[in-house]
Amino acid sequence: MSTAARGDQAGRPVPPAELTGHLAYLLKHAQLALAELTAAALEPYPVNGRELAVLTVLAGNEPASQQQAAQRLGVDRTTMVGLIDALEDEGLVRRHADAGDRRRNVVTLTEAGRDTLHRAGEAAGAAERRFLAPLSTPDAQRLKATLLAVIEPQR
Amino acid sequence: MSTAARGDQAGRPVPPAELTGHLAYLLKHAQLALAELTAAALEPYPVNGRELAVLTVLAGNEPASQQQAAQRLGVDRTTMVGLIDALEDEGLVRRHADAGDRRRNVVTLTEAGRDTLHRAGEAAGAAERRFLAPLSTPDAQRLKATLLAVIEPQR
DNA sequence: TATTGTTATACTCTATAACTATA
DNA sequence: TATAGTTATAGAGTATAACAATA
Repeated sequence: MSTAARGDQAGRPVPPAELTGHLAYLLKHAQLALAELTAAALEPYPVNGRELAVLTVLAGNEPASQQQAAQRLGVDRTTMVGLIDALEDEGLVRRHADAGDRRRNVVTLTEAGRDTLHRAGEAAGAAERRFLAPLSTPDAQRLKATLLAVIEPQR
Repeated sequence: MSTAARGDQAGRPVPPAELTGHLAYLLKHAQLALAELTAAALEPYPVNGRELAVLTVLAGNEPASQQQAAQRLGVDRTTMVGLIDALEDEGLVRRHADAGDRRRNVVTLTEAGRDTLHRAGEAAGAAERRFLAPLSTPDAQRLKATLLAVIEPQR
């Protein structure tokens, strides 16, 4: 492993001066850096970041159909099939045919699902706090508020 | 095309209340929304956002080898091959064997490359300004500074 | 006819391994 | 031995089309 050994991997690059003014670059690499921290933090748990988000949305909207969860998360319903499959295989959620509309699968969290949501959610939160550590608390809060403001009206 | 016709596509979802506090969600969807606007803005030009970023980095660091450009952008060198291929096919860049070290390809912009950089860069900038329109100018500047602050020290 | 979940398929982005030519 | 570029390949993530069951 010589001097330039890391050159083969992407890693997190030092932002090049030509791109530090480009929001697209900043957003992409902020997202990648946080995703990396989060992935490491979630390693002990049976979910990745996307699956944790599914658990979060399901817990906040029970009982919800697969399609409702998919819409909330902004993923395709065909993608949701695989996500629910994985969560069900881990015993974190269960599918039930909706009594009123038997085309629908209502998805509910199991006890293990709720437990994982809390513990993995805490781990992901800790990763986020580490990521935001260079900022003051008000700056960190402003960042979130600003991102939300820019996301909301775009549609 | 009925009421729920758009339900099949992801689109930009209304942020679910359970996730608006999660930075990972906010960053991801901000990035996706901006990427969508940028892609539409670049449609008339022979480059996408990634290729425009390559042109930008190359223009700021001529003469640069493929590997140097790859490191600056944070992409793998195997990925850079395809990016340069596409730019070369469009006549926007040229590869030259480095006189001093013939393993290296020095990549330079053509006239067309410089022209595309300026015009497509302006289009992408306009997309960014539209994306940031909900924010005051100081808020927009603060957003960029904050993202940079959080990206830089992570390595 | 339309909708939910599903499967099969394909496309993009990215990374790893192995090859070549040069050093 | 090591490095720059390349190729082949594989893995995520995502989307489209088509099908079965149900409405």
